[in-house]
Amino acid sequence: MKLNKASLFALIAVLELAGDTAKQLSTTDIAQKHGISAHHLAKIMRNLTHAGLVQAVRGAGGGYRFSGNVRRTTLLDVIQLFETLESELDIPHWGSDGDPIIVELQSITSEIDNLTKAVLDTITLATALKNTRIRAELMTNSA
Amino acid sequence: MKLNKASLFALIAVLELAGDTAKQLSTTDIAQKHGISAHHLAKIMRNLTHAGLVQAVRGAGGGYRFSGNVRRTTLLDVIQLFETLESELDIPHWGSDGDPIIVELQSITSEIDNLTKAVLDTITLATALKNTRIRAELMTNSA
DNA sequence: TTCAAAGTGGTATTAAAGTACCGAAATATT
DNA sequence: AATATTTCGGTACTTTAATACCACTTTGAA
Repeated sequence: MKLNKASLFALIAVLELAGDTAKQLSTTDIAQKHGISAHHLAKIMRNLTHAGLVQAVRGAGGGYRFSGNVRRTTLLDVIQLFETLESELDIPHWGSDGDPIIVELQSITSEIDNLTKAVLDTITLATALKNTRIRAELMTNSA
Repeated sequence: MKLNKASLFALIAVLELAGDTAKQLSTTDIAQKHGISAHHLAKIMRNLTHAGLVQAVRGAGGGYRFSGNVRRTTLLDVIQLFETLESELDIPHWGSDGDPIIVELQSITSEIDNLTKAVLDTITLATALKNTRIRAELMTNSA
């Protein structure tokens, strides 16, 4: 499960904003808090806006706020905006002749894809946030 | 499940050779049969040799033959020679400060990794070959 | 009007993967 | 013994995708 940075940054931002739906944060706020590239994040935030997951507030004092359903949107919903998760064992010029070995490998990898997607689709933002809160508490207690 | 070509080629070659353990094929034989780059495959075959999965026969008329256990070696055994399957959400300079969001994402992706590995580890070469034979038969019957 | 923020488009840099090539060693055939 | 075939090891080139960066525009609040 190698997430590209786009998906990763998107998940970070979405979880950050979804953690408190009243909060409004600029890209630089989020980027600094998590130590990631503000420039890169900016582009990603636009995608999230178009997808309707966050709402952009322009102008001075603006930023982003979460505008989705925390208990309905899953990690898969976020990730799929930035990568396909499909197998694509691209061997250029066939698929045409149906090499049985390739077909078998295709079938296996796509089965794994489905499994992966199923897992990601059962984890809502609310679920993930609950875990992060538990972790956060554990940290402050031990400190 | 995006396999890089190295893993993919390795799987093709191993399944090809394991399909008939008496068979001895040169890299160009295998490459031509499946329409893949012979150069690239050559390197991969060396790795497979070192890993003990295939045996190299040098000289004229030489080639490779399978030298593993068809019912014991799994797809995971082959794939792991060429890629790691670990998550590595590499955010450069921490992990140190234990950002709860990142930690949660780490935990999720590594859970998926384990699932993926588990699946690949239950599929032996024998299992995969059985399926390819079934497919091959279906094709000849329908033709 | 000024300033801070998002929005847009384009370019540059980097990293990884894939591909190609070469010379050398081994060995089977003639 | 000579020759052809094939693996072996290493190296260099090409291609592609990901990532980072920059300049400019638009918007809205103070």
